[in-house]
Amino acid sequence: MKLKSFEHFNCSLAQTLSVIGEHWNMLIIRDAFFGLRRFDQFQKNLGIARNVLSDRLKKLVKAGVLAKSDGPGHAEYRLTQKGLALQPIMIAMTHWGDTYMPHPEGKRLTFIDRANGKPIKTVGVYSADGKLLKPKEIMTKTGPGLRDEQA
Amino acid sequence: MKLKSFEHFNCSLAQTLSVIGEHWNMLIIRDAFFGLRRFDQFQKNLGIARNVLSDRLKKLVKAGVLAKSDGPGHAEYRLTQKGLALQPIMIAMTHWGDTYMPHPEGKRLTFIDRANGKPIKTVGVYSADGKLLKPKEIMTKTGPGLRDEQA
DNA sequence: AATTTAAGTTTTATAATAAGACTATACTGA
DNA sequence: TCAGTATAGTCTTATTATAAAACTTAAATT
Repeated sequence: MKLKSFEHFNCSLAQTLSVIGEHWNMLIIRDAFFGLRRFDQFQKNLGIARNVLSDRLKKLVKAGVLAKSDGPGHAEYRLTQKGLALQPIMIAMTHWGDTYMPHPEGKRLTFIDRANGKPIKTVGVYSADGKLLKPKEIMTKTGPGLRDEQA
Repeated sequence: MKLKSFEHFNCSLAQTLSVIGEHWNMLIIRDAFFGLRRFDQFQKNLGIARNVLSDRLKKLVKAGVLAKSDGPGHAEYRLTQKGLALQPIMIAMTHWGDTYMPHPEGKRLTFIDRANGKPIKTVGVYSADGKLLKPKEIMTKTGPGLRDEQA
């Protein structure tokens, strides 16, 4: 049957998944972070079927993550502000894969602070005063946008 | 045709997606963070079809994200260390959804430091000395685990 | 022994995906 | 100008994945 969409959950995580949760989307977004902008660049780099890429780019534009513009003789897709804001997610996911599903020869990619060439801090959960928190040191509080539906 | 799996990409992000990228997986993991442990708890809370839940729990156990144990008269699924390490991703995704696809009445969930009741810092990318970095202030360096395949 | 609870599996109809062929449009060089 | 090429798609077909509900199995309860 139809793949259940998460859009109608009143849940911030499900909302996010409705945009980036589809197969390929996060890899397309990563490629956009690495500077790819054109249909065929994405297609060749990922090996994605053209119709699927076409559909995903359309959806990502509609969701406001990418913006389409006309370059000289070709279309261009660039990350919007909303798309750029996905960077912590992208980096956290890359870091988790590097740590828990490592390549035998070592790290694949390191993210660097352009200003000083030093690696960035591990993406993690930090307390207001900057201490790295462990999973069980964190709890949740419900806000006005949530009644007794799902979190 | 067969859904292309990302397992064989030499890419940390694709590796992560091969574990958490499937439909429902991240919501199952979130529910596990919120303390759910049993088949029917997940099933009822998410409204997921039973066969799909069965398959996903099996895969998450196989991937080492959840561990299955026998409780009194029922099975239990708990996050492993590897699963707990997904928390920054989960929180970053929740935060993005809250910011860019907000509920009209306000925040749905806030994450709190258990020690002092204060909200955690925004999950983001920080420099070695603790400054919040903008997307374009970050670059990447390839490591030994990466030849000239994809990032 | 019969009922209930829990955790799945099976079945069936529908929807999504991959692969490659095909199309439309604009640019390029002779 | 006109053939050729690059780019960005769309269309077709076969296959695979999903959802929903009914069914099964096993243990605990009454």
